[in-house]
Amino acid sequence: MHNKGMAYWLMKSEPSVFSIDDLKREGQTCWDGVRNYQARNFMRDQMKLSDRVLFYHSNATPTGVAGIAEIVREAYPDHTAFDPADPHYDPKSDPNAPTWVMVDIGYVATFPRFVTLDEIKAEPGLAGIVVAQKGSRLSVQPVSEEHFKFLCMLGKHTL
DNA sequence: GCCAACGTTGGC
DNA sequence: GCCAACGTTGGC
Repeated sequence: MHNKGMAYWLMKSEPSVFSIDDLKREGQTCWDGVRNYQARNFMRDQMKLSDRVLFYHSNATPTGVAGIAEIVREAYPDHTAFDPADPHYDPKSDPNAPTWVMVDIGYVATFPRFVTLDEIKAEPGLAGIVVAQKGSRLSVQPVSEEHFKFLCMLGKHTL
């Protein structure tokens, strides 16, 4: 279903931890561990079912967009914040009023052609995209429809 | 592995 | 409420 208000996102993952191949194998996953308020607010307030996500490989060689995912479950409490044994444990997050949320994403496609960050930076059609901005560390970012489609084209992905 | 850029924490 | 210290992200 193609809803009119569909939004587009970019989400970063270190492929040594969780790659597009892992997502493909598992089909879907919960996006836990986000501990940045701006990223959380995007997930909590704006992400809707079937929104599209550019799956970005960070801290890798090369870095860049590896494929596409979609939102399959809207924001709900990130239970890893309540678990003292979890690396993302946050003692200040109250189970009765959780500080942190997560969404579930599902696999859509792997780009036939990986689009590197160098290419993104060099491409006039992607001018202003958040991921190419200096010092941009946001792990969850909004992407315009135009930029999303442009990246799909560069990735040889048929929409 | 380095380190610039950035977000968060906590003393005052 | 300021801001120095600290921890993390993520490109390189």
